[in-house]
Amino acid sequence: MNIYDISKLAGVSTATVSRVINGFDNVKPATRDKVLSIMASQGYTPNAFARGLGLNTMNSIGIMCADSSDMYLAKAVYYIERNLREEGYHCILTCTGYNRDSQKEALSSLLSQHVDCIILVGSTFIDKDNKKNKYIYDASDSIPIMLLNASLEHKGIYSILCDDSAAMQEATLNLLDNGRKDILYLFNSYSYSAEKKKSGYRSAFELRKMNCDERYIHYFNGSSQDIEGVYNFISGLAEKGLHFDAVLASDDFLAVGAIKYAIRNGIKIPEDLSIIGYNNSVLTNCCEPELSSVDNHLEVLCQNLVRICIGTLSGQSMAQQTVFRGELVHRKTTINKSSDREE
Amino acid sequence: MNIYDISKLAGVSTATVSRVINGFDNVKPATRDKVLSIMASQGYTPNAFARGLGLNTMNSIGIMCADSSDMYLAKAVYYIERNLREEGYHCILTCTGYNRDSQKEALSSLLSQHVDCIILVGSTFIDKDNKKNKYIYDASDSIPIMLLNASLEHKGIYSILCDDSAAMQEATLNLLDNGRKDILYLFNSYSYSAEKKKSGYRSAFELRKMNCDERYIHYFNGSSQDIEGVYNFISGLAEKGLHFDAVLASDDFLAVGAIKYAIRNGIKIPEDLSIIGYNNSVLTNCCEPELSSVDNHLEVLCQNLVRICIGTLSGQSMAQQTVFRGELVHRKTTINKSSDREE
DNA sequence: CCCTCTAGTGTAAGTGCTTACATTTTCGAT
DNA sequence: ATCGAAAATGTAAGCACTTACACTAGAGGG
Repeated sequence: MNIYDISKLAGVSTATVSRVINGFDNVKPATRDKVLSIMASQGYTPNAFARGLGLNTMNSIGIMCADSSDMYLAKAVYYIERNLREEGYHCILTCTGYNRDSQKEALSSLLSQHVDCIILVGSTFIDKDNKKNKYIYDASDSIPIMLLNASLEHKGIYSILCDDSAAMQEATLNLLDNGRKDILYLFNSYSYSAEKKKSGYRSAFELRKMNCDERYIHYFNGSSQDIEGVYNFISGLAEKGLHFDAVLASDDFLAVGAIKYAIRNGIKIPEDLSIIGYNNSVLTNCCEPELSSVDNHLEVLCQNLVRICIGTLSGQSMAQQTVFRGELVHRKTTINKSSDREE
Repeated sequence: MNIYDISKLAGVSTATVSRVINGFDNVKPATRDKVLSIMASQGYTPNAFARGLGLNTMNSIGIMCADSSDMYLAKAVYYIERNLREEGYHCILTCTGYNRDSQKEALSSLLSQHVDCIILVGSTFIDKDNKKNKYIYDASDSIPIMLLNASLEHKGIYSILCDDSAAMQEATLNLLDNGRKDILYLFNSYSYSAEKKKSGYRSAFELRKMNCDERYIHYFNGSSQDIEGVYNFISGLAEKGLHFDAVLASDDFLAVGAIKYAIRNGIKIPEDLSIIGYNNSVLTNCCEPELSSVDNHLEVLCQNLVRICIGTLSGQSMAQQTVFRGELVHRKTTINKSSDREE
């Protein structure tokens, strides 16, 4: 059953059927109704491949996600997919891992599928060495590329991100202003946003005219989901004589490791150790005491990413970079004098 | 740049180029090399839509996931995508929520995309009332349907699942055999696997010739991720005078709520309260003490699902139902006398 | 040297849709 | 009734592949 069959049954030409299918308004209502009813009665659906061939698009969008099993990225994919589907697009998901070659491969695979746009989720795609990003620039010549929580200045590349630097600065300031001196900063990746977060931490000290001691900045070389590993790492630092009265982590998992450290060593939270995580994930409520964390409004980011994506595809000129503000959410692992005052 | 251009440059016909593209062996090696080198030098990729139209497939597979932001389901999607991509397929992801109508919609959308197969992730798709599953049966007439952690007997439908009933029975037996009498059973959905789990709980009592008191089986009407809600729910049960010395939960979130309940009320884990979760997710390591949980080997399930999927698509006859065994993983919220004995 | 067979290649007809352009119909204004 | 513009519809040429079938050349056997 194809458009030709329908056109014969309806006693019209294939062009008219096509017009009905595509909702053009230059069809007589009576004709439209007749065609529609015949399509319905025959259970006819236009062949997507043939449409694709004719229109050179199948309304599909590629999502390149580093690791969709990561809680945070999975949520991003979820929000993006939901918003895109409401706009009539469907998503081809590909998980690339953190390996550059497989990212390139995934990208060219998506390009060969003629997706209308590619969305990068998980910012490790971006390299400090700009030459290594060439394959992304190349892709952006043919279709728009959307970057979530990363930024790259180039025609055809759109960045939607949270100002991780400002958010981390806010978190650090909160700790400093509540009397914390020795804030252990933990991170476990060198992605675009990881660098921003770190710079936010540093700038908070600057703002308070304090010295940012680099000995408090530590890279955890492993998966942050390995809570026991994080615990051991923090214990190791303490055993080496590092004293800290706060832990600021670049994700919630690392922070949970810090909570574990405190609990097992009888350290009082938040009096003797304040802890702040990042992402404001479900984890914040899974631990006891509940974890304070920075929320970077992922859902809003994703909504706007899709908005900009759709706008671009429909030919509108869209902002190349859209930055939102994150916010520290207080729970039980921080003291919050400033907001107490406000109340 | 299309197949015609390539054929002219190579001085052969489009048929020969097509044969080279598709790796047919009835092409003279010299010809093949020439065509390949010209394709490479021109950076030519065959148009996927035209191929799709000709072959009636684009090697794409639809994943219908109830909620890919759910940790467990996200992992499933991740494993499935990874395995499928290795086989040369790409995945169209659609999240349907738990609403039947939007599931139907997603399904017909995928069918109209001419996916080769549809994989259902998140078993709430399946209804006890078989008539409501008709739309799935209908779809299975045209393409194979794969069910993860659910089961439906019908031609063209393949079920890959963990024997949740046996696994839950094992968990319950472990509690009973370690002297627990009053095992609170918590669940929060009525899906296929949820029912199986519950029956496993019940059957354990039967096996030990004990009475399974229905007052200990409780449905939490809310998202299990709402840990505070779960906490309140359990507190409420305790306040109403229900006494329990163990909690068995149908997912890890519910179990985390139980841990919270114990911690806040000074109840000793595991001496006074044993707790077992389900899914063996990262959460098990995020809480203190670490949560014992049932592992249903999601990765193995997904690998086999893809294996069966690919087999079916290549015309092989595959098992309609494949069942794996789950296993209780002991951590700090259970006493494990039996295994102590073994050591 | 001829015949047969086969490996290798070409021709051209699908595949099902879109759309520029051509044509017909409609309908209000004259 | 007549004309012209606008609305509605039809014709047919793409779009970029696949593949059944036809064909050729060369090998091998008699």
